[in-house]
Amino acid sequence: MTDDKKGFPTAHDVARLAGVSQSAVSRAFTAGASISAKLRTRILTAAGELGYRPNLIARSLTQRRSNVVGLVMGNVDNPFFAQALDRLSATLDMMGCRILLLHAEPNAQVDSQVDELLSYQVRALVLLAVNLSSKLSEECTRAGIPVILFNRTVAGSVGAHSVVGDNQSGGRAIAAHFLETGRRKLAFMAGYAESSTSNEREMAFGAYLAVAGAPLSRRATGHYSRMGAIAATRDLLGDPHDRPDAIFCANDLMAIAAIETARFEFGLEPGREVAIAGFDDIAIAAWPSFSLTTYSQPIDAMVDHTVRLIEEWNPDDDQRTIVVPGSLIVRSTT
Amino acid sequence: MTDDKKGFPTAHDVARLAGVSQSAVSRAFTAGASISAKLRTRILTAAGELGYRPNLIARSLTQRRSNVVGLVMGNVDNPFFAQALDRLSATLDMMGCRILLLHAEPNAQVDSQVDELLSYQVRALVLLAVNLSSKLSEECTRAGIPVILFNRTVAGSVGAHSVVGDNQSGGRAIAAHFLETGRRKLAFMAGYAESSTSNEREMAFGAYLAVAGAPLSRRATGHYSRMGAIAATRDLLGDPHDRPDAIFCANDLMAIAAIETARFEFGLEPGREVAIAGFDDIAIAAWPSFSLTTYSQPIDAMVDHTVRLIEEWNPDDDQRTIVVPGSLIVRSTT
DNA sequence: CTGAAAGCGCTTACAG
DNA sequence: CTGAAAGCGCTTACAG
Repeated sequence: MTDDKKGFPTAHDVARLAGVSQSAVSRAFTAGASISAKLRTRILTAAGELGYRPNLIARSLTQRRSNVVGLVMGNVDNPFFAQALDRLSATLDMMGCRILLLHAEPNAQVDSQVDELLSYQVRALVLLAVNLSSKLSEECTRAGIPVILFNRTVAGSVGAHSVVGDNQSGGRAIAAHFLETGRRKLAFMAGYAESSTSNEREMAFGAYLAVAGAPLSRRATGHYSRMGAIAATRDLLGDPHDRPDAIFCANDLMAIAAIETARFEFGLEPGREVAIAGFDDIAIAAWPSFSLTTYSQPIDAMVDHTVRLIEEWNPDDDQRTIVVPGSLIVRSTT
Repeated sequence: MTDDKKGFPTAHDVARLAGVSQSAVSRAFTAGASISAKLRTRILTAAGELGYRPNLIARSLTQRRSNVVGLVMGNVDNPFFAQALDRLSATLDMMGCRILLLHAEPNAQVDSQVDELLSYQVRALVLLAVNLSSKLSEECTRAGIPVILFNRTVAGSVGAHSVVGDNQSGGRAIAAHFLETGRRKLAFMAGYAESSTSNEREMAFGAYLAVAGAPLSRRATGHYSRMGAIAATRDLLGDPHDRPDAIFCANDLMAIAAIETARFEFGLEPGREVAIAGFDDIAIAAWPSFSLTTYSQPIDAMVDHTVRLIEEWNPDDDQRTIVVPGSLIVRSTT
């Protein structure tokens, strides 16, 4: 009879069929609720007959909390973030959380997306490669909602935690490696000007080189995109009389574009005629066509920290930045 | 005063501050609701002061519909699906919908995930590269919730629509192209045995070859993964005396693994000593390192159809399978 | 252990 | 145009 009504049956329908109160139905579907085994079975049977399913929207309204985590991601095109999303959704899944995914432009400031996510009463916010105003970030903290910036830090952002790779050590390690392998004219290919990750990598790289007496000689900006990286590589390699002998790219995707541009446009073999290094250690970096030297950002560890930060979040905690150590992975391009 | 209470202010708080009824507050936040401009401004001001934001959970409970689309995806590792997700979220965003993302194993049957999504009262379901029992699929239809299988069809699934690439034409086009370029010993690398896409591509490929008098001579299964494809390529190319001169791989990711295996393990140059073709036309296929011949699946068009299917969904519609035409893209590997 | 009742924060007829 | 009231489908004290 409820069958031909639009939508799903409610706890009331089940209660009527099982001859119990609606509260009992609710308890039957609540782990650890005080209800006799006999009643529960009877209710579950009735529920099965009707195809009843508790309405989670109603539940989170009454409980005033949800197990939905809001996630804003700039682009899934970079396999690093695609894999981060994959691991994040799998890990959150295991702790009973779901992801409400909002779209943003790469590197955008996502106040409006976060605003909407807050309207959905999400339990926490994870931001991948995008920015948030500190006004909104503070508002989240005040409202008791943890905000985690993944792979980004924001100076002066109040309350938002960050989980990042070790940009400092990475930048230094690449610099030291270039120097040890005899490179002297060194270049850096940046992501965005406003990207904390790109900036930190460049600072550490440049500082190490300066101290070693072989200061950074060139730089170009690849905008963290393949097209941008190709253009930047042309810029860097264009003049045969003034070429860097090593390029550190702010991420692997750009480094791979640089490898191909050097190889196919300039006839320069990476590793011999020009050294190229990246950052992230995405799966593609290990493919034999590229065999890219890089500094790793261990996604699983970063995801674990992100999830733990959500689980153990405390409104009075100070803003924290968790730096997940990576390691230099030397392959054939250096 | 409401400031130090945990959580966000409610419409009641705003009403009190603005000296109006709670209904008025609701109207002030509803497009096209009958409310005077003056009142609306007053309410919006009060709301701004308190940092009020309508609770979308409550709204969708009363309206009994939400603008959330449930999405289940097997793995984001394949750039084809990563990009589909990216386009899907951008496009749904423009029609005011958000994505609730659930994780699944690749090619899994996702009844439990769909079950949960239904509990969230999602407006529609999109399934990427996973399967659903027809029991649940029927249940969705009965409840008025559209189900769209992206890049997959299910025989006998009642009510679920499908949006797929043109596996038939693709399989035939690759076969014709192999034959035209003089290849005679042809092999197929399958995805999964249960994958409708892999099966359809193989059937069309094999049928064309059979008619042309050069029947399929070998096959291997790469499980739609890189590792699987490498193993399958070894299997196919292992015996120097009995090698296929062309391999059609059920997707680009496997084809790229095949290229690298042929090139770096067997010293066989794709395009000359062995022809390799893929399916999808992911961005990587066009990279100069691979320059892969493939049959395209136009993601944007597939996404548009998916979204339109949701928008124009009618409970009485028959199950539809929308085949989005692609085209043969000849590059250097054939 | 069980039920009646209040309440979560909204929307939406219904009066005025 | 505005407000009082019912209701969306649950959970959770409160009695018994």
